[in-house]
Amino acid sequence: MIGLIDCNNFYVSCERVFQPRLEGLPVGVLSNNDGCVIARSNELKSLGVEMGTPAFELKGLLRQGRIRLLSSNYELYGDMSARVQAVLEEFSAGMEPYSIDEMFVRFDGFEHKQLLTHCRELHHKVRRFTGIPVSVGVAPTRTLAKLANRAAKKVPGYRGVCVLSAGGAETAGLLQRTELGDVWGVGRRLVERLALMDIRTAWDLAQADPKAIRRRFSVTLERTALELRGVPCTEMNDADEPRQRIMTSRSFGRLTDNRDEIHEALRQFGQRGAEKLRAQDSLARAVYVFLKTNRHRQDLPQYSPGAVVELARPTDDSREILHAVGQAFAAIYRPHYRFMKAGVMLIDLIDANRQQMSLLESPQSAAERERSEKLMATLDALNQRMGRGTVKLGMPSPSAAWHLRCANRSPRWTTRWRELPTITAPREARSVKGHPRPCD
DNA sequence: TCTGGGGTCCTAGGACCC
DNA sequence: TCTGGGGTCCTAGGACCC
Repeated sequence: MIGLIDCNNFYVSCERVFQPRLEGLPVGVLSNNDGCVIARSNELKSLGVEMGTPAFELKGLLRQGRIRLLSSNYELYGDMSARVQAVLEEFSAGMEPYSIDEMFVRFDGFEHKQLLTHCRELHHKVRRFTGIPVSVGVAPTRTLAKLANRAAKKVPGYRGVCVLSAGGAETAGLLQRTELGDVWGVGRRLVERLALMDIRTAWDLAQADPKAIRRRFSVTLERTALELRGVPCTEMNDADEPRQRIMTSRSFGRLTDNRDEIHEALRQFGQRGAEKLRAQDSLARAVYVFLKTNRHRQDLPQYSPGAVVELARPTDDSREILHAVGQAFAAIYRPHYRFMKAGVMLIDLIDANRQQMSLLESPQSAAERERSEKLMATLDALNQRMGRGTVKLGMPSPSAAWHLRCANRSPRWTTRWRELPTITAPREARSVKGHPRPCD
């Protein structure tokens, strides 16, 4: 059986662990640059605030003091996620993180009742040990586990834990009540196309002929249909596979047409990408750079180019990657356009330990390679110990447009000594304080 | 004024080969 | 007049996910 553990309103829950006064209030967490809402407490959802709502549309509510909006604090969320995972590992033989707030786990050799008890305990302990509330869905396939998880969250009777068996009456009832769009892997487009075939619920899709689904749609949807019947079609990935692409991009704090400023932002993205590349022990064979103007500003000319530059050899050396970034940028930059976003994608990745030199690649001496490795390792070690961006290649640029806005970020309580909470306990009340620092 | 930042997988179609 | 067919590799783009 496969379990899906989903942290409820994860970012908001992380904030509430350290700021209990947010409990019971409508709270939202904003994307980078305080752009739009990416996490909502139940109270905020009840006010009708949708996922992705731009922050400026909520100014009224904010001014009236009816809602709270926080900047995102990814360092905190990442650390809390690791804590949740650590607890899960004690309850399962195999755990696979699916996203920052969802983890698949494997449960083998349980009977139904036993499994329910086991999951209730897990549900309780995660909350107890980390402060994060979770929902637990268990079923024979991942797609059904997703469905079970949704039920665990929405149907009060389940009290956060739902264990489904394939072919049971409970499963059938749930499938019949589930709209297609709520099935994992079925998006808006597919809902439209399936409606033409009179397939409207999860049950309808499960009953459809898988071969016909494959013919008219794709093998992906066929697998989804089979999984809804309880036939597993996706494997658990225990070994965490390295990423096949590494993307680093950001919206700027304001529109800019300044060539140097944009170039510097891209250099920073390139360096960050190279760090991620080295962390997963891969080499890149090419670099893709893109720019975007603001498509919401129809009054301004639009231009959103991108370019790929191949590297002379597969590499994880920031300097070579930045050189390619510079070339790509020079090829696509045009003055008089005001750009809103830019990014660097490292593509065509290979395993650093299984590098095969092609005849077309320019050779690198052993000494050169060793120097490069040492330099990069030192760079990474310093940045890890002293905080991201402590050592950078190139010139510092303190006032650039691409510095993030994050007006209201909570302290990184669990990962920075200087931001550790201090607790005072006077007679009348207790309070928790931290020392927020500007974004960096 | 103000609208995120990542990823994955699949398919169709063109280029090229024998 | 009649002008093959099967295979692989690559890329762009679509669709989906959180």
